[in-house]
Amino acid sequence: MDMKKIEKKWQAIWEKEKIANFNPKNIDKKYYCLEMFSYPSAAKLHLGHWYNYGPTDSFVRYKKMKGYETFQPMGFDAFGLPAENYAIKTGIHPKDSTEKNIANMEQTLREMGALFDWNAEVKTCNEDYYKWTQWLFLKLYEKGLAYRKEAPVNWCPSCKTVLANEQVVNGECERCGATVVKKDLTQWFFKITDYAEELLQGLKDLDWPEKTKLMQKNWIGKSIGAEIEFTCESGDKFKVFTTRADTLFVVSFIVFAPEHPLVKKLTSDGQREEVEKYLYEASKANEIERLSTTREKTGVYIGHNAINPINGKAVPIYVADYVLYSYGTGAVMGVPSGDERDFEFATKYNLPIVRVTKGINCNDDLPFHEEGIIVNSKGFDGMTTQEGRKAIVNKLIQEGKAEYKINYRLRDWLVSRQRYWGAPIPVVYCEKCGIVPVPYSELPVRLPYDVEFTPDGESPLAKHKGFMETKCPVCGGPAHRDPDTLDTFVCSSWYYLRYPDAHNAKEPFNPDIINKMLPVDKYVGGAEHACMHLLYARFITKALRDMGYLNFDEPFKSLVHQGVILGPDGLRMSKSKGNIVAPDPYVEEYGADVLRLYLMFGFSYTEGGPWNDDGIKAITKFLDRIERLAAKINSLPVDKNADKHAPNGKEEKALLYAVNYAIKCVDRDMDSFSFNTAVARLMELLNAIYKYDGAETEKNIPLFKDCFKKLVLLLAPCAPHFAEEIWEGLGNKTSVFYSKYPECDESALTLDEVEVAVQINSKMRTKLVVPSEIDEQGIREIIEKDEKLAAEINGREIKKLIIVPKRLINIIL
RNA sequence: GCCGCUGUGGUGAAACUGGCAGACGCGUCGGACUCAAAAUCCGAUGGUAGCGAUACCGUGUCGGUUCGAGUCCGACCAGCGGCACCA
Repeated sequence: MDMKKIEKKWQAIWEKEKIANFNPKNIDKKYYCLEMFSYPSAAKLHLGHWYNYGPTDSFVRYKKMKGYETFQPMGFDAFGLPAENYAIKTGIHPKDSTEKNIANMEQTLREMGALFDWNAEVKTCNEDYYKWTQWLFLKLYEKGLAYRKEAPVNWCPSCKTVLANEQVVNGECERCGATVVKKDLTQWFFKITDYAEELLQGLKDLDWPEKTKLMQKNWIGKSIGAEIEFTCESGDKFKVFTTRADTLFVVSFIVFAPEHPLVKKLTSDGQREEVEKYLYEASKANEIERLSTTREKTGVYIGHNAINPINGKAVPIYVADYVLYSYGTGAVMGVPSGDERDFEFATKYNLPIVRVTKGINCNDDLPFHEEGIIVNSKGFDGMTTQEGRKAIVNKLIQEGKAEYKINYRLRDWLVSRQRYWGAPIPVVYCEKCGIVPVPYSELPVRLPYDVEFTPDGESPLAKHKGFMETKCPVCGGPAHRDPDTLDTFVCSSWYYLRYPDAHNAKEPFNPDIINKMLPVDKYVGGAEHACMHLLYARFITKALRDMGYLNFDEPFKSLVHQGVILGPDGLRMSKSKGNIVAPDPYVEEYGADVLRLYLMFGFSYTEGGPWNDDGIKAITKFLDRIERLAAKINSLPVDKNADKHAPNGKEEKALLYAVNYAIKCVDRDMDSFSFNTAVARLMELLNAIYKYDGAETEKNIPLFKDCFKKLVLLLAPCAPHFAEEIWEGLGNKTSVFYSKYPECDESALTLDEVEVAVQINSKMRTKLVVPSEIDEQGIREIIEKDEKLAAEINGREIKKLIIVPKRLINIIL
């Protein structure tokens, strides 16, 4: 079959019939299947795109044949750093390169033959989209979920520019090699932490991979503990956060993070010089050093002590950079016997290490951080650590020195990017009025086209006067805009809401439509988004719900991660490794259907694996066999006595069994993304039909034809162009995708006889064919009659007979 | 370091709630068709021993639970992914 020709033919027909377009009339039968949209790159579609979109499209087509009104949109995550870097390198404007890339990708995506509803296409860099991204920002600001604060950025002192994390290589600027430093800038944040608890609780009900849920759970990082107030000798008070209040008695020191405000205040004159020096060194330490756990812990005594509220003991206060100011209270109580880090620190600085927990039937060498029995804690000894924790905190609460507290590892989402190619932040800064949101009626704040990309230290927007200089919407006085743009994750945090109402010019989406179309029924994309995109999208959904725009809590009900197709060497494909495999030559040689089918058959979808094209010819062979069978079937005479042929005879029953077994399995496997086994079952069915064809008995032509027809229907989602062509050849006038998916006739699957395995003392001995509905007595009779078994049993008594119906008999002697 | 996932023939991979390990393919070997090749079709194919029926071994390693373990439990090894001092 000329694959190229039929691909063009059927793609044209599908387009003409608008088969991919969602019909709102059938919204009550909607099935919203979403694939993560693409980043418009200059390269052609790579195998990863095919692997993500091909099998998922087959899933959608399957759902369509099952009677759903499917919605499978596609779009582009079009803002972002690569286009801007490309502009700096080549002088080609990001808008131009991006639009060109998008046009290119649209073309190749169409050639895949997927049922994308292009009507609903979304491009995040278009005004009619980012206008609503800005709307979203303003809504979050109104709701108190967007705020400004100082935060460090990576700064290259030589290029005088802010660097993204991925542009920092080993602490050096990717471009010029200068040492990157941290610099504080006032930036915008979204208050995702307000939703930490709900984001955590909501995971329970999601049909997501457990692994992904666990990653989000760890990312959110809930810890339940208490804040305990210490008083300094000076009378100043501070709090520490701890999950182990049961270890309070043996605190042997306190550590402040370098940024802790009391450090400067409490440092004694004698220690001042040393502390100042330490603080300077700590501020210089770059990210890599600070993050290294193997790095030796350092710290300095500040020359001041704190009083332990539970026993009045004075303990020294240190400043050390292993304590993070951004988590908890920025101050930590040091319990060397119960915490590895504290142990290391105490050992180094000769601080007391006193046991506080005795292990229960286990090795409790220090440091010992597990639960156990409390010791060395007057009044609490003998309690379990869990009991002691409560008792100690409760006592301190009565004295007003503690409170229960929950902390989350999750940080607020920094959305400012010191970049050009993104959605401008819709806020102006007025000397008189301060921060003023741009009125909704003035959206979008347009991204100007005429900018320069020379890397001279300022972002292109900052030096664009026409953009920066504006009037205050409140007082009319002079004001300037924010030179930063929004993180592209903001754009992708709500695109699934735009698709179903993509042309709405009045609002980002119509809540009535969205509440019916969402949540997304199946979301398919890479596992690398587990903690960023997928968490941000959940947060935005919940925030919009609380503003009354949505009536559902979670955007993606069910999630699947496709695996990664690696290079033939088993490593991730990359230009630098030179192991990239392009799909185009395969499409050229074998056709889109064959490549799709091969990707479905050769890999476990969620696993992926190294690319290897050894089996791709087998797929062509499989389709050729079907084609030959179709030709044969079309040449068979029409049987006028069709009704008279009731299926009987061994061969016919076997064929009927094969067909219905295939229907049952393929249906189940397609639904659960087990594409490799679905295709295997199709191959089995084809083999069974060939076997029937080759049998010497007289053919039941209507049955033969009917089985073949069912095979084509089952195949259609996986090899859509090919199946259409065969379907048409069988005399059908409408697209195969308007046909109903075949249904399994369970009665054809019940066999009169089954083969069961027979074990003696759990060892495989033989196989027997027995009636499928046989009882224990019947089995005993068969065993007695069987010569081989009788010889094995040799007159011994059967102590126990284990029967697994239709599978196995185990004779215990 | 912590958390998680994975480990099955020469090879890609199957195995639903513990029940005939290796479905379906690739490759290899043998055969048919052919002057020959390609294509196609048929058969064999986990390992070891044996002419053979058959026997023993076999799902990373070691142990456990069970009539029965690829599947459950414990310890370890290897590969991959996530987190990175979160008190």
